[in-house]
Amino acid sequence: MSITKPNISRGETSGDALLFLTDEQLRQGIEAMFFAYRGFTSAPDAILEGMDYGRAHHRALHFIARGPGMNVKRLLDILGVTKQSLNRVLRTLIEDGLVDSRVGTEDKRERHLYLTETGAELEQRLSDAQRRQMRAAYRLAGPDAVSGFRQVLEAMMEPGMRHTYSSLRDRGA
Amino acid sequence: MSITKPNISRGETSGDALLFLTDEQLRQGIEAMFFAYRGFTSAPDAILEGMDYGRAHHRALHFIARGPGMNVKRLLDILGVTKQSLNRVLRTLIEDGLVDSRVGTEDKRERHLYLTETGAELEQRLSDAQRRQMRAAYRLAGPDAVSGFRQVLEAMMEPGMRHTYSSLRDRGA
DNA sequence: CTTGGAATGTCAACAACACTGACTTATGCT
DNA sequence: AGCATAAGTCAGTGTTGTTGACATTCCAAG
Repeated sequence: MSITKPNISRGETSGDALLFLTDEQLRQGIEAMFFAYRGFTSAPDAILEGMDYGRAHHRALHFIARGPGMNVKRLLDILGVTKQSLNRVLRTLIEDGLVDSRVGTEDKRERHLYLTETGAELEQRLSDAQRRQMRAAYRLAGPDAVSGFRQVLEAMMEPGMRHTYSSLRDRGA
Repeated sequence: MSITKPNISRGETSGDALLFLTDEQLRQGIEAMFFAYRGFTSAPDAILEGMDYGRAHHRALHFIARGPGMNVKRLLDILGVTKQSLNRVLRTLIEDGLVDSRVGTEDKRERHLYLTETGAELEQRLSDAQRRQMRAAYRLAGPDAVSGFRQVLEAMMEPGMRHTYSSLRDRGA
């Protein structure tokens, strides 16, 4: 009841601009998301292969680089995992000297996270690889496509995460 | 050297169409992809929670529904996992009567996969939930954004997967 | 008709990454 | 003093992925 009907694809229906939302179109979007996410992670994954680190370490490094001095709670909220899960990752990064954990100045219960020089170096390598891939995709698709891409992704986030995402964006630029 | 400065190759490559590819812009795209993927999987994940199935089962059901009669090799290529990993998932689905595995008619080594009625039912539930979410995102972003979204995702896939993706698309519509 | 290789399936071991639950330590706030 | 918050830890478990080794079945080429 969903796959076999091509229905409308681009019929100029300025009145109802949502006519293109057939099950088939949506399904293609879903599959595109699935395949694209694999391409998205492949470059950093390849770098991490052989090291003792995985995707979780990459994510931690990324967001610590993004918000230096961020405390653990904040990182937990961003990553959306349990503290036990994050702690395993964070501990190895700290032990290996990639991340520095400093006691908070105002609130001493907090630990503030920073990349060490070595940590920043690895993060840079991973980031470069992933950006290279993203850049290639952007170039292929063109500038107009990119803005649409970003809009849909943002709409796809869970509401809470949308705020988190924006807060990172505002700080970074 | 990377994050803070908009150090873009400005002017060299094809005109000024690429002016937006700053490290910061790329980084935002990366983060958007990360947060959006979580939203993307949340609806089906919620349904599967409590059942004995996970995301891997969902993916298998999805692509079997997409190409009924598909053999195991084809499904392996699509999913990009090892046969051992897929087999564990597939076995439980077959044992539980969600998937039917029939010996090939032409090549009897092959197994052709079909959803049973029960399997189709669960797949439908998962699909509906995910499509609902996709539809909501599409609506929020608008039709123009959607086409860009799809273009970038396609450009982001690894070349081999791009073909796989297209072949599914051609068959489905 | 034998044999090589492809497709499939299975067993075992292991690793990454997530989860829950229970608990401790230190600190902050009222 | 008492409760809440931030962080860390220990133990157990589940899902999903990986290798490696091996058996079976069957097509196709010599």
